[in-house]
Amino acid sequence: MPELPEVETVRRSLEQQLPEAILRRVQLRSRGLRWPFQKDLEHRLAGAAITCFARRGKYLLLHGDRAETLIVHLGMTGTFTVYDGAVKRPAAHDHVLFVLADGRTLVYNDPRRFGSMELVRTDALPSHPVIGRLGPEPVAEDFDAAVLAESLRGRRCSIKAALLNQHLVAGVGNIYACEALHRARISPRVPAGSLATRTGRPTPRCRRLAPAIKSILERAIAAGGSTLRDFAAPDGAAGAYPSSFRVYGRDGLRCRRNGCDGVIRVFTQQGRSTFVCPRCQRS
DNA sequence: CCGCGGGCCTGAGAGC
DNA sequence: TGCTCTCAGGCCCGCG
Repeated sequence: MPELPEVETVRRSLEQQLPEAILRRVQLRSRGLRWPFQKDLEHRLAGAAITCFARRGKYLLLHGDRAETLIVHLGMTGTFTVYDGAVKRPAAHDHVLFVLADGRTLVYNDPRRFGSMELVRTDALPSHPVIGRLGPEPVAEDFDAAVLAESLRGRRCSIKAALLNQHLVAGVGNIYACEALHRARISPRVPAGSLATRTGRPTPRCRRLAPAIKSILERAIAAGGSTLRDFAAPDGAAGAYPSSFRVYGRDGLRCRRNGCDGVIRVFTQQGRSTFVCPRCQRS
């Protein structure tokens, strides 16, 4: 479910709803998510205050006092929900209950358990094996064609696969990779390295793609993300961005680009569905 | 190191 | 109604 815009939507909602969250206690209700929970997680979080809700790529970073940070990944089906008062009867797949000092409860639910939670020392984040190796942040001020070109240089995989590689660009998933490539009029099949640089300058396609990625992600954030089935913000709001999809999930429908009468097609790359307009994404 | 395919889980929806 | 099959926004791991 959650790509960068959905994670950012969750981050903003948590920041707004829990500006001064103090964790009275934390209750784990299963053995773990993608991996078993750290043995001392409940103990280390009890009594901690969350001082800042941050994000890196698709990862939420809950910075606490005590110089520790909870790294959270929502996997495919992870959601946070803020409940008023105590949760007496947790629902199916409610794996973590954060009981807050003000009496409310923040609940992490994840049916497929592809998500993850790890508590680390905050000063160790830059050298974390996953966080430390993430590619550039595509919605950052300084993300541009030159930065993207550097990520793509020498890559022999397709541009679609490159966009899904979190080491090259952090936060883009299957939906927004398809949408960004369509916006930039680039075929998902072209070799990533061929977009990088020519005579020392980012190629025209690269100069279209970098702003296209940023634009798509920013528009999706503004819409509260994309709810396909089960995504919702912690306040329960669904994401409205699917009404803006130009290719994703539109197999057999008309291309939505002005003046293009192509028909959207779907095919498989690296085991993932790629949606493309063969007419306006030719090279 | 790189690229690819399988695997991890559960639930929804389609087809019979 | 109920069964089986396929597929889904994610990432990790092992293989060549």
